[in-house]
Amino acid sequence: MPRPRVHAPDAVLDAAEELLVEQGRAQLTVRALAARSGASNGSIYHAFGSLETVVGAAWLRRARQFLDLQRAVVAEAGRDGRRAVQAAADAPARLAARELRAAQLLFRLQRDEVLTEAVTPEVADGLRALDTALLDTLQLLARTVWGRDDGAAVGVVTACVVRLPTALLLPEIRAGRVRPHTRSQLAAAVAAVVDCGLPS
Amino acid sequence: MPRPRVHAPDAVLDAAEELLVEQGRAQLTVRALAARSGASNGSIYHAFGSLETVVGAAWLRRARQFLDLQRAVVAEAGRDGRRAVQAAADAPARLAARELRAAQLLFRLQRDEVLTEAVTPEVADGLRALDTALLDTLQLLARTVWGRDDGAAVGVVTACVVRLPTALLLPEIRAGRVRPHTRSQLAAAVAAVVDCGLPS
DNA sequence: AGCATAGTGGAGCACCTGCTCCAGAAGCGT
DNA sequence: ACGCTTCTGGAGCAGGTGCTCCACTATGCT
Repeated sequence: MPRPRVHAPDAVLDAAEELLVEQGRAQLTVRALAARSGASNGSIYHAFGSLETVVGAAWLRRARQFLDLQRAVVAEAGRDGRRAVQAAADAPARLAARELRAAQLLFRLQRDEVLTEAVTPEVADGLRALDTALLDTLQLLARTVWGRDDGAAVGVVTACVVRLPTALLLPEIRAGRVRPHTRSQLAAAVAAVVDCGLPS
Repeated sequence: MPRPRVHAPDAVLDAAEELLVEQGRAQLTVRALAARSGASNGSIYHAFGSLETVVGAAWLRRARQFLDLQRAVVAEAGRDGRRAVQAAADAPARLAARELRAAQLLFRLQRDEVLTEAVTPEVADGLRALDTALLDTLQLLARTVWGRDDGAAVGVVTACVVRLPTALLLPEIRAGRVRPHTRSQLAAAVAAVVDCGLPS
C-alpha cells in the first residue's frame, strides 16, 4: 500500500548505540544520528517521534537481551541462594563476552537517564515493564537467600546484582575486555555482602 | 587600589555546588548560576574565565577536603594493610557524615567530567595535582598490603577504595544518609577483594 | 581633584539544539 | 492511470547556550 521504508529502524538504533557508546549521550544529536545512520531528520522523527525515544528504544532493546540472559543464568544456578546471586551479578560480564556493545550501552547510560518525559508512551511502557521484570528477578533471589522479599532483602540483593557489578566491571567493559580476576573479585565481594546479612 | 569585590568567588562556588548537586551538570548554566549566586554574568567571567572552570574549581575545593580526610584516616589506621584499605574506602562515608554537600558533589561528578579543555590552566593544574595525590595514597596502601605498588597492586586498591565505595555508598549519599549497615557491607566487600589477591 | 585599576552589569552575538512542517516520492489497490 | 497512503528529505523556526564586549562604578594613591 504505502511507500516502503528505506531506512530500517534497527539501523537507526544501531547508529544511536554506536554514538552513545563512543561519545556519550551529549554527543548524540539529531544531526549526528542522521549523518551516521543515513536516515534523514524527517525519517527519524517519522519513525520515533523524538530523540529521547530513540535512546529509549536502543536501551530497551539491549536491556531485554540482558534480562533474558540474567534470568537464564539465575535459573541455571539452582537453589543455593548465594550462588544464584553470584550468577546474577556475573551476568553483565557474560553479556560483555557475548555482545560487548550491549554491555557497553547498558553500563554507559543509567536507567534514569533513559526514561524521560519525552519518550513515546509505547517505549516508556516497555521501559517500565523492564523495571518490574528486574524487580521480579531481585525478589526471586531475595527469597532464595533469605526466604523473604521485602524492601530490606531486595535492597541487599540490588547492591550485589546492580551496584557491585557496575562498580567493578564498568571500567573493563568500557575498555572492551573483562579479566577473569575481576570476575573473581566480584564473586568474592558479592559473597561477602550476602554473608553480611540484612540490615537490622 | 581597585574596586573591591562585591561577590566573593566562594559564594559563586557555593551556588555552583548547590546547582550541581540538586540538578546535575546539564542544569548548571551561566544564567542559572548568576541568578542563584547573585553575581552577574560579567563578574563570573571576570573571576573564572569559563563555566568549566567554575565547575573545576568547585570540585577541586571539595576534592582537596576529601583527600586530606582520607590521608588522615589512612595514617590513623596503622600498618595493617587490610584495615588501612578498609579505612580509606570508608572515607567517603565519613565525609558524608561531616560535610554532606562535599560527598554529594564528588560522587555526582566524575573526575573525567570535570577536567575538560575549557578549564583555566591554573585550575587544571590543581586537578592534575589531585590525581597524583590520590595515586600517592593508593600506592602507599598497595605497599602496605602487598609490599609492592605496581599497576596490578594499585589496580586492586583502586577497586577497593574508589569503585566499591562509589557503588555501595552513592545512592545513600544522594539520599543524604549513609546507614551503618552499608558501611559494614563495604568493609566486608573490601576485605573480600583484598583477600582475593593480585591478578596473575 | 584626578587618575589608575579591578570589578560589575547586562545587552547581544554566534552557534547549536530538538523539533516542525511540508512538498514531493514511492509503492499499492483499483 | 489514478488516488491513497506511508515514508523521505531538508529548510527553517524558536529557544537556549557559552561567551564577548564595553560602558560604567567604586575604591586607593598621588
